[in-house]
Amino acid sequence: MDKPLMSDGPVTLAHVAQRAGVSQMTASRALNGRSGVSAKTRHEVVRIATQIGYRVNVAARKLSNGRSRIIAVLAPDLTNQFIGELLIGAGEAARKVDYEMLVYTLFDETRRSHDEVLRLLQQFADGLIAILPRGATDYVKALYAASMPIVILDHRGEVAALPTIASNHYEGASMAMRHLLELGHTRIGFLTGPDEPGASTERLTAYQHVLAQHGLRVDPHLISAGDYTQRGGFEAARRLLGLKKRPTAIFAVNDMAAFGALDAIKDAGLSVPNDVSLIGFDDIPMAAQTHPPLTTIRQPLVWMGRSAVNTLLAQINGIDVASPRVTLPTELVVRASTAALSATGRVPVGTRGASAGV
Amino acid sequence: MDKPLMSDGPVTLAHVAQRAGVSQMTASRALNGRSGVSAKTRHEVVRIATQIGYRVNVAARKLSNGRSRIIAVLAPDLTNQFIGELLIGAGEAARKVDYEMLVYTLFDETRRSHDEVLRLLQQFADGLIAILPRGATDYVKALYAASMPIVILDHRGEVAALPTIASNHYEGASMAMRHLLELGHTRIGFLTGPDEPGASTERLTAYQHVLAQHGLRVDPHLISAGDYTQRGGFEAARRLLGLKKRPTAIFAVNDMAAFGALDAIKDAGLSVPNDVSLIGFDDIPMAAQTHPPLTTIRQPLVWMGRSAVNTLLAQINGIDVASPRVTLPTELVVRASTAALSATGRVPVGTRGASAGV
DNA sequence: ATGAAAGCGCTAACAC
DNA sequence: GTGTTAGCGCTTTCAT
Repeated sequence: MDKPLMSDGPVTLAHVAQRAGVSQMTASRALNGRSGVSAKTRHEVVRIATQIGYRVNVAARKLSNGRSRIIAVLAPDLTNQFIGELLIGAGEAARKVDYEMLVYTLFDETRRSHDEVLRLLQQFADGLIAILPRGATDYVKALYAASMPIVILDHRGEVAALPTIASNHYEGASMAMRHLLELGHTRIGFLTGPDEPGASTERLTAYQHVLAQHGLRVDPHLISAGDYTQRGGFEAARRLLGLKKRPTAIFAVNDMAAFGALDAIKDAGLSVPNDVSLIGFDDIPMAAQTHPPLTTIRQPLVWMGRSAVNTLLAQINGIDVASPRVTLPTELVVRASTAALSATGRVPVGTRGASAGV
Repeated sequence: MDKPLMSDGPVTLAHVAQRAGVSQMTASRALNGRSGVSAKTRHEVVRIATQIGYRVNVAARKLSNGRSRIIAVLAPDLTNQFIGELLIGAGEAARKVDYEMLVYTLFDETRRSHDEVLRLLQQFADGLIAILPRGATDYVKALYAASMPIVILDHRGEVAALPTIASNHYEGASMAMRHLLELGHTRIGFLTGPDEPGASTERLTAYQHVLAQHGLRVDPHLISAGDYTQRGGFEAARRLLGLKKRPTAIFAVNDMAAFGALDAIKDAGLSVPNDVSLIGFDDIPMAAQTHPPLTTIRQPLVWMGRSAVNTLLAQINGIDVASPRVTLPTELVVRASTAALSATGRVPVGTRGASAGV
């Protein structure tokens, strides 16, 4: 029985120590790369551990010294690609440095107090990455009270002293607008998200500012209320298309809304980008899969997740993070849903503005 | 200091016992609803525990008696709604019976051996629900070897003796075909998924069988290869639409592929359902958000997740599960992407088949 | 009905 | 450089 694999219970440190003819402590030190072990002993211990398939017991380690090398992620929803991408970045970063990542999901129906959840997570994880649901100001309070390293990922405004990772919504939205403007569009519709402080309103603000900066009037009729969903984007876009003077371009607050808008535009018998240019925000994987593929503003989701892990790890290891607020850059991804106004054929170059309308 | 909340370390059982003036064991018994405690004592212990905010330490409990009341879910991917819905069902079911659910995600890049992952999960969880990536036969082997309660959710064929939860793909696909047939369609295209044993091929088989059962020829040209993705569905549908005699209805192997087909149909200047009827499979949330909303076959994803938890819990509690293989029923969800052939206007009633073709 | 002792697997602290 | 002891928070077993 050289490999007591699944034979008689899991392989423990005691087994390793015994085989190596050393004490548990020496074995522990050797395996954890601590000093105070001769190179020869260390090598032997490691060899044996590998041979018999030893793996530390995280529960025991957590109980003993408070460290499990596990980080927990609190996620509000697992049915959207946005969060999925964030998780990919976090997970890969964690595993790269020999940590594990576990995801805890929030559900509406099963009531757990915030405090309860955080305590559970603290019992097995060394730190927490929190992706908060919209408008969860109460959760933020619980986060403050928790005595555990925490990083907030993709925050929604209200967060104060906790380290946060986010991307630059204002800048991203500005880029989107400049892109459209450069293509010659001046009647640009905006599909909003929820009307509360956060990414959605930051993007709307940029929309208004850039328009103003270019000496263009911000027409309230061109701002159509949506809610981050495809259905919401569809309805909001449809309203815009029903306008006497419909926009020649639409900027959707996020990709999902843009997908809805795409449906609405095609449904109206119009073509993207020939009749209407469309730009989204986020660059979730699906954005590259529509037809035409969506021009959008990329949030570096994977990078954000990675960054959250690194910030968290710094905290866990007691390294004082210089700036607890990381803002990552966005990027314009030009695909096929936007085109120059002149290409629409509806408004010949040089006549711009003269013959607009349905 | 009545509530030693975050003051000096977490509240332990010892604190509760001390306050109640009983031994730890009595406190433990009282809190766990075990016998051997007088009603009065029990009540008092519970009162105090609640008051000072006691919560068992899962790491300690796991170490002590092997039970954490946590179930782990192994998920191959967190960027798709299908899995998200499965997880909702599982999570809610678990929390309803006072278990917690934690999700462990697989990533391509960070190599962990299957064995390694399972051992980690076993160290903190009481059981595992495995949602396997496609073609992961090697994972199944590791699952067999693992000494922990396991349930496979949404299996892909090859699974043998392990308990599994799945829905009836063959029946669902048959329903889809019958629906189309009842609407008068006879030229029905099929958008396939990956060509390997599993849901995709089961659905294809049903497509072929039902056609044959109705005395219709299975035209290989109407079977177009896709891959479960939107892009794949788009390309596959486009090929179908380019046929001399294009189908009047398309059955997509899953909803994502149907979304791609929707794009392709609209792109060809055709209308759904007026020119082409379209039906998907799965009924992920997005299916209700497209325009037109997608007719599809619902897999009871939430129910499947719930069922997996219940089956797992039975195993954990040593109850011998009668049938370790649960197959849940699918359901036809008629929305707006399918319509009677006569309504297409291309083939007048009574003349069916006479003037088909582009 | 209640309690004391021992131990789950590990590591911090202190020996030697 | 290595070993011993104690203890993390809990529950088992075996008293009483």
